Amino acid sequence: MKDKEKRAVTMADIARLAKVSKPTVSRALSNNPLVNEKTRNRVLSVAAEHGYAVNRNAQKLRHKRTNTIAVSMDFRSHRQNRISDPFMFELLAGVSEALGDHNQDLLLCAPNHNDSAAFRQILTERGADGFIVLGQGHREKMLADCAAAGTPLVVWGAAAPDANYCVVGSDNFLGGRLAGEHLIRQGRRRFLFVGDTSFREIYERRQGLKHVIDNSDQAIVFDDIELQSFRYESAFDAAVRYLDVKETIPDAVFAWSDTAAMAFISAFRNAGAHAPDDVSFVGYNDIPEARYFYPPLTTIRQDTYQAGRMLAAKLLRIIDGETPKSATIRTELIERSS
Amino acid sequence: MKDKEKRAVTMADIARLAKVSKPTVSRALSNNPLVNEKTRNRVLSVAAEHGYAVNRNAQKLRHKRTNTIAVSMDFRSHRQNRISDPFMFELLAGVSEALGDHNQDLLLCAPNHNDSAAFRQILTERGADGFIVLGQGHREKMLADCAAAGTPLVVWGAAAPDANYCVVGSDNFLGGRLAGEHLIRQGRRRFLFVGDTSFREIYERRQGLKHVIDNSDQAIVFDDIELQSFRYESAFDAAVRYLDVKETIPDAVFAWSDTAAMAFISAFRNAGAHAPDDVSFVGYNDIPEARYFYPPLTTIRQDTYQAGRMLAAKLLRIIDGETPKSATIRTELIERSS
DNA sequence: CCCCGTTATGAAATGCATTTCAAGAAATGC
DNA sequence: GCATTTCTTGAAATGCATTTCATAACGGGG
Repeated sequence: MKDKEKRAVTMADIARLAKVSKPTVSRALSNNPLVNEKTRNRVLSVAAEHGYAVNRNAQKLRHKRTNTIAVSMDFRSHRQNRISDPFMFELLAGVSEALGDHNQDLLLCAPNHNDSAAFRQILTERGADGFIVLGQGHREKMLADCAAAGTPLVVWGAAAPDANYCVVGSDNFLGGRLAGEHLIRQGRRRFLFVGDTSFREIYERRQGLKHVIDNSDQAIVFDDIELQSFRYESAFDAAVRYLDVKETIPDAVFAWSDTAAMAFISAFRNAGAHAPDDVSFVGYNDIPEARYFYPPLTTIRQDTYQAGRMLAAKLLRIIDGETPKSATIRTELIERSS
Repeated sequence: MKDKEKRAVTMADIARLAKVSKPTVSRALSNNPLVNEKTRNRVLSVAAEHGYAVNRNAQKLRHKRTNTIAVSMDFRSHRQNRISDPFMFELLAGVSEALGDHNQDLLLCAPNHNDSAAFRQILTERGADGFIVLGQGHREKMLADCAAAGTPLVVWGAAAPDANYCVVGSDNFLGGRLAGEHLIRQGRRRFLFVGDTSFREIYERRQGLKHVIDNSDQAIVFDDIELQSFRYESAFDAAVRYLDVKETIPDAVFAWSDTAAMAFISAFRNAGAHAPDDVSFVGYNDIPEARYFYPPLTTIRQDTYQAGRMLAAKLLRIIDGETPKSATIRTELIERSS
């Protein structure tokens, strides 16, 4: 049964069997109106009968277009530990759906390159038309170089004011504001922000929160925890260390992500500070788990369907030579009992 | 800046610039010992200088091998709703890492085909050497047809006794036993299994549990809930309906997945049945969230690193013409306070 | 100095589908 | 009925890297 496919059936075979030439077969398969109805049907039935499918590699080689999009997603944090945030999965699902709708294949890359030449090379090496970068992380400079060199790419994250590439993301500043306003409405006055603000998205979330606090007529205390990683464990450990040192416990925590919020809720509970009675928490992303967590987690929702569609649509426009603007997706507060 | 890449630099260019022929360039780049040391270095430096990278599509076309593996993952349940199980993400991460280690590209497919011919066609159409199917679902027959037709594939799941293809998964029966033994040790006597047993993995987990119950010297009550979907919502709704109807509430719940367990814990709590005091829950997968859930979730861990490595390694062997055996990965109980 | 085995290199063929260009066939206009 | 479009179709060129096979260059043995 291996031999059957030793020699795959090729377009020339179909041409011979249907008694036409290769170009005719090619045209028939691509619904080119040049070819006569009857001929097309004959070709198609012969092709179907022999289970013929065009060789995509040959096709890609001929076209300049590969109809493949490389999606770059870091499964690992800087410390070589695996990142596992359900939100990234949702985002990937959104991108996968959207690319499928556009008939694009999705090449999943876990890039370990920090220089733009190596990064760009992925496209030619792997044979893809463009990049969807899920999480720019600390690579803004590298991505800018890529964009300047003409690599089609779109990035999930937050746009730098002078970014030369297209960024799609939630309105992080708004997200921060929504969280802050909610927490103040809850009567909270001792705030804690949790996240690694060296990431632009996270910095903007903090600024949104800060904005609300600074413009409040209440006397509000504000503190920060700089996380060093995206993992649950490190958020949990940071919370434990924080609670160990501080004498006053915050009554409002806004975490950069739902995962970090969950770790914090857990650590706070261990220390005797219970949500939602003693402390209010707000997360970010509205991962599916947030609803079933105890207590149900208040969070900022980002619409991953919309995100996926926008990322895909914008990238395809870039590949076609346009230069679409960066954009933000719907960003809203989901209020739950926490 | 677009024009720069209008015409990509090709092997012929490098050949001309290095004053050698195409074959020599090809050999130099692939470290073929036939080419002289000095020549190789000259070629390599010219190539580097001009940022040349081989065109993978041409290469794939020439070789019969594409070094690309199609990974089939359903982001959607049968009801057209998106599935979001962190475990699938972990599994994908494991596969991604393993494939990367083997220098294989990962083509992510969300297949909507239920007939083997269409499924097989993905390989030729997309240009991949083989399939890693994450979740065989109800497609055992289709996969068997593919395997019989010579399509290289490995499947994540549970092997049918007469499966003609290679399956990697946890030891689901053992997982069920471990859960059952744990629950009996907790002194529980009214059992509930939650899951869609039309999936073989889930059926086996139930049988493992059943085995323990049937061989126990205790008087144990056993009940089932057949879920119809993999989504949180539907598990939650099923729990609510169940609690609505039944007069006696189980004191031990073994759910097919951590996500279902979380939804059940949440629904049970709403109904006044609290874990871990009134009811003990056991999930499956040990997703990262399980530790930070309240109460921390006891679960059956599957090692996704090992899973990814096994899936990748076995598939590559299949592509090379071998026929490796199905195998199970490490399966262990992670006991937490729930 | 000739023959032969190495070693290094290149010309041409190959893999497969698409595109250009030209030509034959059929249909239309006057 | 002849000229001119309009359809259809095919031959050959193209995209790019690899492989086979042949050749050239070099060193050593006799």
